Amino acid sequence: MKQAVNRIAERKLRDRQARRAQIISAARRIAEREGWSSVTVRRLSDEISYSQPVLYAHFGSREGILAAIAIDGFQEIGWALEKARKRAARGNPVESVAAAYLKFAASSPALYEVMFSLSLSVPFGHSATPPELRFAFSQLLALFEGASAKAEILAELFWASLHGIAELSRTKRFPPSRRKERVRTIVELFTFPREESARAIRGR
Amino acid sequence: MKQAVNRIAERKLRDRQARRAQIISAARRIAEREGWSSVTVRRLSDEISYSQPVLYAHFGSREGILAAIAIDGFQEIGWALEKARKRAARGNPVESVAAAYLKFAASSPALYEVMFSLSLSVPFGHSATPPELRFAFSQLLALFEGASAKAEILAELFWASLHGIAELSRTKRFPPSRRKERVRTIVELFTFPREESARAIRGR
DNA sequence: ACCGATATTCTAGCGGTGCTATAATTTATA
DNA sequence: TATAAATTATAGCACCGCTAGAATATCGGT
Repeated sequence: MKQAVNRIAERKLRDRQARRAQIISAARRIAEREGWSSVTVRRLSDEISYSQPVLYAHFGSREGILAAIAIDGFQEIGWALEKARKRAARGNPVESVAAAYLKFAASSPALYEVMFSLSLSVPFGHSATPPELRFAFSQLLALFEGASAKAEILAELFWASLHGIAELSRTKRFPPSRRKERVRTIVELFTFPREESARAIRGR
Repeated sequence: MKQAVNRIAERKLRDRQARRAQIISAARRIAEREGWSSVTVRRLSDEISYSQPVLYAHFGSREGILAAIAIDGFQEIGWALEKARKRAARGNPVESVAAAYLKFAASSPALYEVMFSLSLSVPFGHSATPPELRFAFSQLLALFEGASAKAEILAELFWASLHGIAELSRTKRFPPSRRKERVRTIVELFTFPREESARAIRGR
């Protein structure tokens, strides 16, 4: 009997997770094609052929769905950055990571949008910060660790720069024409002027 | 008769503009206090004691109201940056402008949010780009003109960096603790490594 | 094989949203 | 002051996020 109970419980869990994945998948698909305003609870319940309350059993609210997708997004960009950083260990990791970051943002604009549209309930440094977010940031931090005393600041600023480029490109403030030159220049800025050398030049 | 007609038309125009200003003012006030989701057409029509269709006569849609406010925002940040740049003509204009930009974003978070939440219907460079947006960007461009061959790229990247810092701060991704050091470091990055010197260091 | 209990799912509806066709009213003109 | 024109309000549509309570399906024990 215990065996049967376990197997049933496991199946239920699998079903639950499968349905959860279906919801998230449908939401992402609709968002990339028609924008987040088209991602309504009714529409999602239609897509998965369940009634609305089922969605609320899974996520609690529409915002809960977006939050879950945002977390997935940070997981995925973290993996992409890690891959880029490790692959370019001999070349210029800063360049490789910058390209990977902007490629991620450009190829999944709706996903990228939702990752930053919800303001965190709690500051980033806080213990409640999702590990996926920490992991992604740690890939940026790794680029500067050891090379400078202010690795954390540099990582933050590199993130800010990439995020700014991504966001201003997504909302059409930046013309696509200068894309490559933008990446090249931001990489230059963050590659060489490490603390010591930069100060030395300035004669401080 | 003609005189009377003109005076009446003028009064009507004044009334129209005054009401328009009322709507925008109410929307900004509500947004800063309670967020943009609380800015509903019904709520605004209550605030100005007119029925809903009056708002549609003015702006066409809710999004039209937000767009008008965004334009105002770009006008205002343009003025703030111009002031900062001119005031610091002898000091470091880059530093002064960076501080002014971030101060603007931090002190009117809802206004700043709406300025970038609507994606432009048309690329930035386009002739249909609102002059207020051009004016604001021209203040950033002025910081690098003459100093480098790629002034436009540098201005774009400086804008991206400041926007990234503003946005990641607003959504609590950046702890406020390192605020000053962030500004100092980004200013360093964009102040000294002008093209020639930077390349020289690298021995190209 | 059936019953009672538990878990799951659906129906139906609430209060709210952006938006608008049409009616009512005010305003200006002759 | 009567008529034409501009302005404003009423009332309603289709949709939204969300949920209480009814209906259904699933489970465990006999």
